[in-house]
Order: sequence, then C-alpha cells, then structure tokens
Amino acid sequence: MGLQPLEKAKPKYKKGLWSPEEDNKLKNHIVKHGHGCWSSVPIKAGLQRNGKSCRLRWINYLRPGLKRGLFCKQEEETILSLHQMLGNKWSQIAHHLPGRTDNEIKNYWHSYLKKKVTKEMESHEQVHHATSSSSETMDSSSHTVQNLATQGTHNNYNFTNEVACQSSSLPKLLFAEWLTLDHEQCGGNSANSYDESLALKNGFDNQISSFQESATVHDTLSQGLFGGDYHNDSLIHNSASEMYNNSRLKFGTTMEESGFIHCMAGVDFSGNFNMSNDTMYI
DNA sequence: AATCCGTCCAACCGCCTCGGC
DNA sequence: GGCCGAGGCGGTTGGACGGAT
Repeated sequence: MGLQPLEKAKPKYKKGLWSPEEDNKLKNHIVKHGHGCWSSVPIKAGLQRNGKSCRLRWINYLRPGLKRGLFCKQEEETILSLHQMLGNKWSQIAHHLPGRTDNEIKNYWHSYLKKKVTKEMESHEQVHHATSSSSETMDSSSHTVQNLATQGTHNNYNFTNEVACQSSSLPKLLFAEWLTLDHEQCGGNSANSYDESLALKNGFDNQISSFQESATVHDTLSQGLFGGDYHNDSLIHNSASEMYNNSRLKFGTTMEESGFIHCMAGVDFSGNFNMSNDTMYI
C-alpha cells in the first residue's frame, strides 16, 4: 500500500483551534519579519499549519488594532447600509469598519442582522398585504409599486428605511416607492402624484440631512474610537449625498438585473455616469 | 444532574483572480 | 496562451457554550 507513485507527499498540517503557543509563535514571527510569502510563514515560524491558516489567524485574531466585543449601533447601521448597497461583499464592508474583520461581520450578519432584516421584511409584507386587500381600486402601476417594494425589501435591506427609522418624524420611504413615484410623475398620471413625489423627495432631502448628522457622529466616533483610521475611509469622506447617489446607482443596477430597468425611465441620476460591468464611472 | 437544543464564532474549504514563468 | 502557486474571498462546518427542560 502506501503512497501512489504519482501522488505528492502532502505535509501533515495541524487543524482546529490555535493554541496560545502557536499564536505567540506566529505573532512573534510576523512582528519581527513580516509575513512576506504566507506559505513560508509556518515553516519559518515553526508551525505545523499551512500558510492559509496562518494568514487567517493573523487577519482575524492576531492582527494589531482589532476590535473585539459587541458591535455598536453605528457599526450595525453601517453594516446594514453597506450590505444593502454591496451585498455579501464582506471584505469591502470590513474596509469601512476599522478593527473589524470580514469574518466577524459575516458572522454577525448571519447570527443577528439577517434575522433583524427578515423581521422587518415580514412586517413590511404584512403592511403591504393589508393595504392591497383593503384597496380594490389599485391600478396596475400601483401593483408595480408593490412588486418593486417587495423586490427591494426582499433582496436588500432598505438603506433609506434605516435612515428614516432614526428620525421618527419622517415617513418611511422605500427606494422603489420613491423611484416609482418619480416615474409616475414623468408619465404625468396625476397631479397628486407630482405633489406626493415632491413631498417625499423633500422628506428624503431631510433624511439626507439626518444622515449627514449621523455621518458626523460617525466621523467623531471614528476619530475617537478607531484611532483615526477612518481618515482614509472613502465612506466617511463621501458626503451623505454621494452615498445616496451611489446607493441609487447601485439600486439602478439591481433593477436592471432584475428586469425592472424599464421602471427607471425619467429617474434623475444626479449627474453623468457610465455603467460598465457593474462599475460606475461618474 | 443530565440531556437537549439553539446560538455563536473560529476555522476550514472551495472557488476565483492575479501574477510569474 | 497555458500552467501553477499564492492570495483573497464568501460559504459552510463543527465545536464550545449557555439556556431550557
């Protein structure tokens, strides 16, 4: 028996939890020499692990500047809004949360935020269901509003909704609803729709102001709690309106992917841009 | 006290991309 | 252009833990 002639003898790597001794070896090695080529790290550090495992351990646990413990409200909101815009791009989301790892954020999402979002969606659906069953005069375009809203809340946590929730005096506004209202305004379906969309847009402008305040708080937090790492952070440096524009553009992409691009007619994208392979060039 | 069950989180796995040859 | 190795990423797994029964 034994090894097949052509089979490479694979080194036996240790798996499972890391011991404090292993942590020390890895940390000392990287502090002294840097990681360089990860595949050579375990050899040089005297570890029975593979390079990938060392890299993961360093990034997720040993790296300096990691924040441990509970996520604060601000971090939670950042994750929710970024997840709404980016989807499961955990590493990109992690870039906006200094001291947090993609793995940590991913775990937090699956164990807590996902449930929270699902709950919100269900409550939204109940409201929509109640509205549709009580209204017999709903026309086809209103159905589109409903479908879009459901799509929006199903696939992505609603960023604007989260912002609106922070300001109790503002109405909750779904992107899809706002967009469709805009669309209806363009089609000139009714004078009321124009007034409503204006009112809603004004409401959204207020929400942006609200978010700007929130971003300011975030900035302060970032300087205080995160040791100024956020100064290089594009999310924080972007104005709230930029974030809003980006989220709108992303939403447009989502709409296109979902076959709803026809609903985007007449939507003001607040500037010129090109779309290529889901990348926006403004 | 023992067992069951759900949750959390560290770590693994597989896939993809990129760069060097 | 194809191959290979390294690095990076997201999905999944499995063990530890705590609460419920």
